[in-house]
Amino acid sequence: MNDYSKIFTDFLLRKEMKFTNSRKIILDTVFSLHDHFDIETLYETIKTKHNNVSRATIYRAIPLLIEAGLLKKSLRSLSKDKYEHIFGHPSHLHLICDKCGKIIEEVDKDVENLLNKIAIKYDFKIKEVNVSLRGFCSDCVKVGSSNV
Amino acid sequence: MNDYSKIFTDFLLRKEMKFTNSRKIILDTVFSLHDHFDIETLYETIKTKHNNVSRATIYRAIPLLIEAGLLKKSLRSLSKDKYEHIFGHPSHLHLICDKCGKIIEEVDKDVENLLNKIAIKYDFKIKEVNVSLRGFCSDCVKVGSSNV
DNA sequence: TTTACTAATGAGAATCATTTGCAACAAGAA
DNA sequence: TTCTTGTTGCAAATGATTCTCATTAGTAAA
Ligand SMILES: [Mn+2]
Ligand SMILES: [Mn+2]
Ligand SMILES: [Zn+2]
Ligand SMILES: [Zn+2]
Repeated sequence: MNDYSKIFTDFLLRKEMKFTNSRKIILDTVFSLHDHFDIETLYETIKTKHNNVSRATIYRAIPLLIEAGLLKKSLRSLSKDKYEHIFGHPSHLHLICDKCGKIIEEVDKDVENLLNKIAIKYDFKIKEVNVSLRGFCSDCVKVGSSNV
Repeated sequence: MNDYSKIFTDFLLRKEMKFTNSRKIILDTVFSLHDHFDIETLYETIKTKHNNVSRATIYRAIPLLIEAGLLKKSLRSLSKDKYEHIFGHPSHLHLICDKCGKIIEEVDKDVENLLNKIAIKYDFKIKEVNVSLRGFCSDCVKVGSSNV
């Protein structure tokens, strides 16, 4: 059993929940996608592999994966929530192009440290950090930012 | 005419759009609210103080106010976008308590500078920056973070 | 002023992502 | 095996946002 499965089974055990086949499929598919994905993409990906998992079950599994620390709702683009698995990946911020939808990732420990300091200042217990810059990527700036 | 109205009328003039009564009411109400608000709150506030402005008109005015640099979609809570007017206010980040809903604001120029440097590194033209820390505020940590 | 043109509006229907209710199902416990 | 209870798929419900379209109102020309 791989690392993320171990983490999830342990999590489910603690919650007295079952590691069902549907949850197995959802977990594995989440870790097979190496981009920021939305629920519909996840659903379609599962579907093409001939496994029948309903949207409802996916929507029900997502909060579990998040609570287990395996998945993060990391940004919003084109009015859809985008997720990414976070186990094995350093925390990072996003530069989101509003024109072409490109997403650039950047790891920056300095920003992270500053944010942690702010949290300490307020006795705030951080569960999740979100940093995103929206605008135009270099390609789209060249073309002209007159339209959206 | 006050500053924000001047900015908005100039903006509308440039876009060859009209400074209608509905837009006037929406603008004034946006600047009368000194909290982060959602569209429904804005709608209800307008409803109790003025004659009818439809939801559709509000939804249509919001992007204009944002484009004019007067308003910002600054965070998402309970699957609703929360807005705040930004004219006359320094840019700031948010600490959002997932338990009691409290929102703490913090101005941090160092974080801002670091993010600007990242944007320059990628030739990225920033239109909007969003930084938010979710978790438990000091009050809610004390009580115990076992639930939610 | 009046007229004429067009953007803007209000009301509600449509849309789209997400959630929920429920009957059928399946994993363990006994 | 039988029982208990969590889980699932389906479809209907929900809720925020967008769209359609008939009507209204702002503006410029006459
Ligand atoms: Mn990412
Ligand atoms: Mn704020
Ligand atoms: Zn781009
Ligand atoms: Zn709190």
